[in-house]
Amino acid sequence: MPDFAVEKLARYHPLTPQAIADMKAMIEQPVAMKHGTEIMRDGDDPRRGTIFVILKGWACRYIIMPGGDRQITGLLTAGDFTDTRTIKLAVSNFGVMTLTDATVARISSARFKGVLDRHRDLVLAFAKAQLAEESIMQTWIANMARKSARERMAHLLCEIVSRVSAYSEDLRLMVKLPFAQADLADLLGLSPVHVNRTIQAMRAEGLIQLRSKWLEISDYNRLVSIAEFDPSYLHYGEASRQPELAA
Amino acid sequence: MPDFAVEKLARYHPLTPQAIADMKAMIEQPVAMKHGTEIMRDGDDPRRGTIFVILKGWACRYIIMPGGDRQITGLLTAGDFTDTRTIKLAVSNFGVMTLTDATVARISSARFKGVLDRHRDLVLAFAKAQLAEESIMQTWIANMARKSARERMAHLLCEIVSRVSAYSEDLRLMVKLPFAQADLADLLGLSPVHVNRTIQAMRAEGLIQLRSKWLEISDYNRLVSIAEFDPSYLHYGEASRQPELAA
DNA sequence: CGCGTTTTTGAAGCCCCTCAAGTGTAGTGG
DNA sequence: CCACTACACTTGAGGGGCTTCAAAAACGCG
Repeated sequence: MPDFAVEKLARYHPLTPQAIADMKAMIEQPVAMKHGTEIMRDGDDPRRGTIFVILKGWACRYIIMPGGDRQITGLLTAGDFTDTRTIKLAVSNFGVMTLTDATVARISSARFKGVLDRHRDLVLAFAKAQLAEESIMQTWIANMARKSARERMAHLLCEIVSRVSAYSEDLRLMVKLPFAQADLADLLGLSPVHVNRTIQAMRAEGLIQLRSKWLEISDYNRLVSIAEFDPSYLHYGEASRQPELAA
Repeated sequence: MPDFAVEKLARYHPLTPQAIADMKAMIEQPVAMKHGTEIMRDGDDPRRGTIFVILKGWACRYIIMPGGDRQITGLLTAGDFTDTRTIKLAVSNFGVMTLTDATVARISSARFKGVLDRHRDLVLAFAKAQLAEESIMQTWIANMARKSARERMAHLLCEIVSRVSAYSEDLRLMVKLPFAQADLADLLGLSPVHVNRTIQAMRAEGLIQLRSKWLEISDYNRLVSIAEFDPSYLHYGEASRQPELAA
């Protein structure tokens, strides 16, 4: 379990070493989960006193549509938390599940709140991470509404490499990505058949390799231009832009 | 300007009369805006110390796509705030503009924070309203990704009548709705032409009337069943479901 | 090596798009 | 009061992107 999971928060707001240490101390009993494991069930009373952090692998938020289709509404990877709010609504209309084999840690809300009480910088970092997530949701709405399958696929792949590269200075263009094409279909709102054809077209153009659980971006610049990908919506590097209170 | 704008918050968390009074005192200098007026510009440095509340009419969050299309990512109506966070990110990737002629009030963040400091119930109410908004965003992602034009239109109209009815016990099935069909297209991610044909089909079936700035739902039950509309994602009535801290 | 899952391929069809033109409708000024 | 303008709505035609259904090929795991 990479102990750098927590450091990702520092991309949103600078953290003191003590805050980082206290966060790490809070993350205990990591659990290995198989792909497809429910972390939080939709409809569950969400007031159970536990939050989760992904240490390794991928998870997603999802909604089950009345017809039974699963639509994925957000991605979670190493360093992402399922929920960082101190309050919850009585019911939740989405679930969280692993997309790949993953390592996930439970955190008691009580301890979490205790740490937040001692570290104002952590409160700010989590708040900004939350704002960034809302920005991502808005971008997803716009992409689903307006972009073609090819553009959405390109955009998703750009987002993926950006997010796995959150810890490093430069982009990792070859990443482990054991998603089934059916998962990509649920991410993009497409049929699995069309996902397949879209990937094949991109492979044939020499844009990407995407086989046997690995993604390799062969021509990142062209992928960016197809996707019209502007990484500012991820709000990485927020910490370096003179963080400050509003007003 | 309806002074019940603030009361909407009480749907998320019970508020003391003093909290409501202090909120109302904070809302000063309402401004009448024509439809299509920018309230916050995307890309603007959002750290200006002002938030806005809609008192009358409709506004929206939107993203301008690289091609120039506008995609609306969220609706705001009477009682909705543009931003209730105490912190902001360095840049914003969306804007807020009026969709109809509207009355909007400015609130200084400093005063806003002062009121929050005195009323814990308001902090909880705003936090829950924020969670509800995220729930709406996820529902929009799923709808854009998976529903047909007809289903999306039906769902949007159901959401609209639910949201204008936030103050009353029962649903208002006839509401003023001066949206152009082009606005509906930007809301639904459709072409204006197809919005027109979709509306016409619904009119012909006796589902709705939607003309000259008024919407009337003629057969709400059938509209709900077409949309597969489950209002729980709006999280109204949250306040009556034993509000409580997590953990 | 065998079996379940995933990926690939083909065919047919519908949903929604774009382009383009025509019909209202509201507001303005002569 | 009517002509004029600007804009919103409506209608038609044609095309393409994505879907569904169905089946074959390839992969991966015991």
